[in-house]
Amino acid sequence: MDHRAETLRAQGALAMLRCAHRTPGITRAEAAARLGLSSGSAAGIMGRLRAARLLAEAPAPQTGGRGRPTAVLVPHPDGPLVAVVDITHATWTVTTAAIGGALAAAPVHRLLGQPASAVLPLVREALAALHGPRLRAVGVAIPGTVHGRTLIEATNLRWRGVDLGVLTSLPLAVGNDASLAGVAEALRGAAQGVGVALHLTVEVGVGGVLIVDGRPVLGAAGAGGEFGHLPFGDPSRRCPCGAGGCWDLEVDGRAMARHLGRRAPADPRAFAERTIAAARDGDPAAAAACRAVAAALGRGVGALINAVDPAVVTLGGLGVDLLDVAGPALHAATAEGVMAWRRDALPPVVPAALGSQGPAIGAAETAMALVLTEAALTA
Amino acid sequence: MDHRAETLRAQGALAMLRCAHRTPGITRAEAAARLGLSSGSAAGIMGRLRAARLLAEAPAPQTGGRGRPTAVLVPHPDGPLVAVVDITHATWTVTTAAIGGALAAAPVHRLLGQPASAVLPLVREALAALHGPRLRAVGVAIPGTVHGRTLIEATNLRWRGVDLGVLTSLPLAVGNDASLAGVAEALRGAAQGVGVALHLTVEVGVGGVLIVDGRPVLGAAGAGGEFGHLPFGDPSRRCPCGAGGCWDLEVDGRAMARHLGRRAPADPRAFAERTIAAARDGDPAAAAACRAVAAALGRGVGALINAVDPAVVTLGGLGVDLLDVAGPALHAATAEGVMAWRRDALPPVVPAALGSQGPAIGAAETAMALVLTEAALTA
DNA sequence: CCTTTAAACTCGTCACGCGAGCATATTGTA
DNA sequence: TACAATATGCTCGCGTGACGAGTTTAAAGG
Repeated sequence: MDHRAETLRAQGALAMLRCAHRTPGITRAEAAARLGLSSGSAAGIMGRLRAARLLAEAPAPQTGGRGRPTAVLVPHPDGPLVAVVDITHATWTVTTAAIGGALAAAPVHRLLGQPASAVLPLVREALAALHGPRLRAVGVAIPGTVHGRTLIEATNLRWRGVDLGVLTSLPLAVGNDASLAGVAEALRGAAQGVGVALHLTVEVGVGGVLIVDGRPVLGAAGAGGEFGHLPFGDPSRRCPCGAGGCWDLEVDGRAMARHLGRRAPADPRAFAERTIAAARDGDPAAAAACRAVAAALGRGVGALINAVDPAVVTLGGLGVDLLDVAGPALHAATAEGVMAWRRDALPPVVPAALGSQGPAIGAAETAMALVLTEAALTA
Repeated sequence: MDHRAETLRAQGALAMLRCAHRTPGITRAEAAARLGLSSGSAAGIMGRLRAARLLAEAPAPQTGGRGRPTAVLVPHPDGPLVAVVDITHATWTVTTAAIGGALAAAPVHRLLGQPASAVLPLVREALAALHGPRLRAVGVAIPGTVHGRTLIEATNLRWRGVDLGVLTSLPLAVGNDASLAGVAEALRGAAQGVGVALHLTVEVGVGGVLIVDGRPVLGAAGAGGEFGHLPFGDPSRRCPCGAGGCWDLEVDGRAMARHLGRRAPADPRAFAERTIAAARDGDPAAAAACRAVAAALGRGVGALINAVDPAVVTLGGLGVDLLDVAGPALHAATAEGVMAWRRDALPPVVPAALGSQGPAIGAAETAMALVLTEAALTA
């Protein structure tokens, strides 16, 4: 509710900055046209952004056409950076991203069942090594339920109730990996430019996020997107989350094992990969298990289409493989799960484009959103 | 993506206008303080808004304190209006709302099983009678699935595939009654000032909406919020929507009749009212049916809390009565349906505050949102 | 009747975007 | 090689809207 002149005055520069971030490699002339700015205004804004060490310009690749060449907008060499912490079930990585979203290369560290108390000090140290005037915010992606800055529970990591606020004193955004992958798909992946997109990542269980106009809908404390704990499954089956009938239990390696008459696997993710590989190699039982799981996934996708009316659905993680080996079963179940009137105009259900980079890219975007505000310009 | 001076220049006035709309009866001094405006700026803005015939000022009730009295912001007598069409299963009403959200009184017309082809010309006529320079937009609330401006299906009305765009040539917003009631609760009712609120209305089936920062999350074409068609129920039970296992079938008069061993009622809404009345009068079978339905409602509420993480849940329609006659069963089922870590900090589940006015108020707000843009100021 | 208080009004200043006109860099053609 | 065509950047005067300081106004209190 702040409408003072200070805030309003920065709007033009902020819009240019966000445009350069969202569309890396855009030229100044193109950006000005998109924002409806005159060339004079664009000159003024770029002058201020360069003076503020936020953006710079580089010679554009020749277009071959006539006319004075324009310049591409690039992040300023002294411009703001965000740090990205990407924690998976087996690894952790700390890297940085600049305006434009490009992630710097960084070493991948093994994690292997270590407790949070062993890993977080190392992460904190890696973040401290990046500290400096350019670093403005930190984004963390983690495979578990997140509430504010707290990791409620990460089953794969066997971490519980971990406060991630201790990692840094900078502005911090913590997010569930599946949700952040959805943010990434909407901004840089398969759902770019779509007004309302639903993303689902299947790993062990299923999570995701609804994206509206590029912003994630994650609820009061960022704990939304736990679609795997909607009771789309058998109500008599208890879920480790404490509820019953969770969709989670129907769509991953645990479900595949049940369909194959096997014991619950210790590593459901690895079991699912093996089953999918077997299905690809022609094993009929594995293929049937994949179809059954794909159908359970598709059924839930249909239900969520009813509830949130997305223009596109992106599937990540095992969802990519399930689309590949059991696409027809998945799509058929989706069609059966939606209200009848939708069946002749279903939103496309497509594989995610960013693969395992999704969570890190989403964390970078979320952290950068904290930076690209008028406060960042004044500072 | 438009950041031209024209657009930016109106921002201060627009903020003041929206503030006056959102908070009827607010004083100029209070509004200026909220927006962070100096008294000089407020004077300038109010001068322009008065000249544009958008807002006026009226003497404020005396505060008893010292100092020069301020004025309350009121809608200009020649200011913009929106028309509201409220269609229920049994009635239709056409009225108007001004800035501030107050609905004018209007006659209620019976509907009684008439087809859309009989009713819509009357509605169109009633809207035409309101036409004039003050009328800027129309909002329609209707009990059925809405996709863009088309009513896909309204089971109660027995209307299908009706294009409501024919009602007017003005800007038009069509919405599902349950979703619009949620909009109303968030802006004027039990969820005011809450960042993320979930509203559910139970009538025949259950619908609703998620509200984030005062804006409804309704998907790509406004067809979201059909939470009743999430498969939280018995998968073997077919739903008229074409899918199976819909939650709709577990939470209304149809479900109560099943629990009582009765045939499916012709009017599930009336049957539910009778059953609830009987439960209030001490009928143990009716009370048990109410508890069973309340539990099915509560279970789904818990599931949706997992998925969208609302700060508050408002229940409208029969939900108000179920909270009254079977609140403990409902709350217990909610607690059982959420992930265990949530159980000691569940969001409040409260009755809606606006009753049967909800859809109309929501339609007025949605239509007014079309008007309170910079385009409306320049015109 | 004067003081205190809170808010409205007045006016000079400043920042930003606009638009017009000019300058510049590239391609295409004579 | 020179010049036209084209697209873009740069400069400058103008208008708008918010700010802030100072002044005025309308109430309550003594």
